Amino acid sequence: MPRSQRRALTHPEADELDVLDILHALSDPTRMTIVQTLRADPERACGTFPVDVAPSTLTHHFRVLREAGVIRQREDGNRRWTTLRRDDLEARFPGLLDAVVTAYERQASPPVSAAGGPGQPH
Amino acid sequence: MPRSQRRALTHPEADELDVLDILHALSDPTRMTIVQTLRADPERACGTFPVDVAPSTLTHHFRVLREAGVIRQREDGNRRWTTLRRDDLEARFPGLLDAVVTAYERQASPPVSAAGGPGQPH
DNA sequence: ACAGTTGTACGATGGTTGTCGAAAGAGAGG
DNA sequence: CCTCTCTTTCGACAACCATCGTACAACTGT
Repeated sequence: MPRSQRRALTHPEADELDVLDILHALSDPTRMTIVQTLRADPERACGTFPVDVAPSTLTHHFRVLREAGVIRQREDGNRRWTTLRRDDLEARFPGLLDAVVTAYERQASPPVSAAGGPGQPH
Repeated sequence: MPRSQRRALTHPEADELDVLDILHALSDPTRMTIVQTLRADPERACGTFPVDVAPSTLTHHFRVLREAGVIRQREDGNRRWTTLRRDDLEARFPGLLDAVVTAYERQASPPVSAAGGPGQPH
């Protein structure tokens, strides 16, 4: 009996995605870091994300992202693997995920082209 | 003495915009309606938005949008005019606003191309 | 000066959210 | 069977948020 029996691990259908739920899910630094990490690596286990919160808090953030339809989670033995629902998001809201994550990455490491050089990030 | 003396009506600079603040500001239906309306009409007075909330609630939403850098407000006599900060947003986060509002409009009125015809929105 | 319009400030309230610790479930491996 | 690892659930808590009513301030027109 797989571990998913414990809770149904519900995912919304692709045509049920709500853009306001998605924006809310992405408006948190921890969750945005999760999404950003998943854009680079296609699939990761829960415990391998570069975030600094308690495990129970991480579970909460995964649930918010999953119920908003941003990520998909599957079980494999003891691990829970997480993927980004890129195709579903792209089909329903073209360009949205790219625009948001690109904006976040641009903000996190601003372009060095500006005057004054890189300096120290404030 | 203009009305703006009462409260400073602070706007963040273009290079201070935080994408997480912006996403949070846009993750509310009332505020998204305000932004959507401003994309069609360049400038509107506060009381002319097609939203159904109390005036004090509307003031709150305008403040959230303004402090996130999404809108700009200026005073003219008794009215407070609101504009979208399209250029500032585009300069800092290219394509973000368009992607978000387009996604919202697509969701609000889904394409009729799907099988089964328009039907009644659930 | 007076009343009407427009929008804000304040306080309250019920709901949501991010955070954590403690306890427990499910699987892997000895 | 026992232990270890990974992740979840539960309960709690402080902070935040959307909403409203009431009172008020600034401007407009008469």
